[in-house]
Amino acid sequence: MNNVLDNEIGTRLKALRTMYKLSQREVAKRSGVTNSTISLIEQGRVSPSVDSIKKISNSFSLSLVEFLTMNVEEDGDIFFAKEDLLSFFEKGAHLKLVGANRKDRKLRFLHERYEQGASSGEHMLSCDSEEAGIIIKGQIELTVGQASRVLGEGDSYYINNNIPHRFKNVGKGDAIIISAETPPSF
Amino acid sequence: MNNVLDNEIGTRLKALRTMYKLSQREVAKRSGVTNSTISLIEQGRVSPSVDSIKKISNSFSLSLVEFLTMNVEEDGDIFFAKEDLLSFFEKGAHLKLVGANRKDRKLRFLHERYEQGASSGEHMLSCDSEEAGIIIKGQIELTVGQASRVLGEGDSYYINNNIPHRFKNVGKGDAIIISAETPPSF
DNA sequence: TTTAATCGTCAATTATATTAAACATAAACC
DNA sequence: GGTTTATGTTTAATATAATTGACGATTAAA
Repeated sequence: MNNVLDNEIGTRLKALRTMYKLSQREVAKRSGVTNSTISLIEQGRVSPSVDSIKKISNSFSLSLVEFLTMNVEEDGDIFFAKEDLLSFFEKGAHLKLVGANRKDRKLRFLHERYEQGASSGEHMLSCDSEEAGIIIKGQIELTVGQASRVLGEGDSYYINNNIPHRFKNVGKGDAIIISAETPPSF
Repeated sequence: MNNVLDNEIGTRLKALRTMYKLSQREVAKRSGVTNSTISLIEQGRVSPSVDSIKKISNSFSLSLVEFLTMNVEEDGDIFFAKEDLLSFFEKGAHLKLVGANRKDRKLRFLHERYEQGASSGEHMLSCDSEEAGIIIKGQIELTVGQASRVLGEGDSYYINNNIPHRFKNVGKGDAIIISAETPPSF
C-alpha cells in the first residue's frame, strides 16, 4: 500500500480523468479495471500494479511513461457550451473567447460577431503574431495596410499581425467571423 | 500477472542489474524487497506494484521514470580492474583507456604514463573537442599553440583540441596524467 | 573430495491489490 | 414528496503480488 501522502499516481489519474470530464466508472469501462480500483488508486489507498496503470494509461491513449510524465496541471476545460464562452463587447463587436480559463495558451480562438456597420478598432500590434479567420456570415471589409477587400461567407484570410488592420461589417445585418491567432495578443 | 512476452520491466531490471554485476539478493537488500520478488519480476511472472519498482529503481539511484526510460542496452562494463584497461603504447607513452568496450561513448578517459623524456605526437585535431587533465606524478611540459608551461603534480589543464598541442615528460622518471576529452577523438 | 558460500528458482504462506456488490449522496424528473 | 439515475465511496470475497524458507546447481576454499 502506498503512503497516502506523495500520492503521485492517484493525483495524476484524478487530474487526467477530471480533465476529460469522465466518471470513474467510465474510465473503468474503457480501461478494463473496476471503478473501485480507480477510486482506491485516486485516494492513494493502494499501490496499483504495473498492469493496472498500463491499462488505465492506455485507455487515455497514453503510454505508461507518458502517463507518468505528462503535464497534468489544471489547464482549463476542454469543452465549452455556446453560452459558456467568455464574452467581450466593444463598439458593436461581440467577441467570444474559446478556452478562456486556460492558462499559458498558445492560441487565441475567437467567435466574432459584428453588428451592421460596426468595425474593429485599428489593430496595431507590436508583437508579430499570425492570425487566420473565415467569414461565416455577412460581408466583412478587411483592410490590411493599404490593401482592402470585402470578404463574404466562406472567404478567409491569413495575416501577420504586425501590419495594422481592421475589420468592418459592410453588409446588411450581423457578420460573423471565426478567427485564430498565435501567439495570442490577449 | 504479466504476460511473459513483452516483459518490459523484468527485462529492464535484469539488464540493469547485470550491468552493475549485482546478484538478485544484493539488489533485494538495497531496495528493500526480497530476492524472490526480483526473481519473479525478472522472469515476468508477476506484474509488480508501483511501490516495488519504485523501491528497486531508487536503489539504483533512478526515479521510476528514469528506470522506465533509460537506455538499457549492453553498454560495456562499468567497473574495470587496473590490469583490465585497454592499453596503447607509442614512443614512450603508455595510454590506458577506461571503458574501452563501451560503444557510443561521450567521453574518452585516459590514464597516461610518459617515460622519462617521452612526448606525445603533435596533436592537431580537426574536430573541436574539449579536453581536461590533471598531473598525478612527475613534470609535464604542455605546449598549446605558442604557449608552453611545465605542470607538476596536482596541476591541471583545460584546452580546446582544435589548437595543436603536445605533452612532454620533462622531469625525472615517469610522469602520469589522467585526462578526459569530449567528444572523444578516438 | 569435502565444506561452505552464493547463485537463481520454486512452493507455501502472508500481505495486498482487485473485484463484485452494496452504500450514501446529489441532481433530475414526474 | 417519491422515483430514477449517476456519482464517489466502502466492505467482503477473490485474485495476485510479496515474503519466507527451502531446494539444487555452481563456485571457491579447506
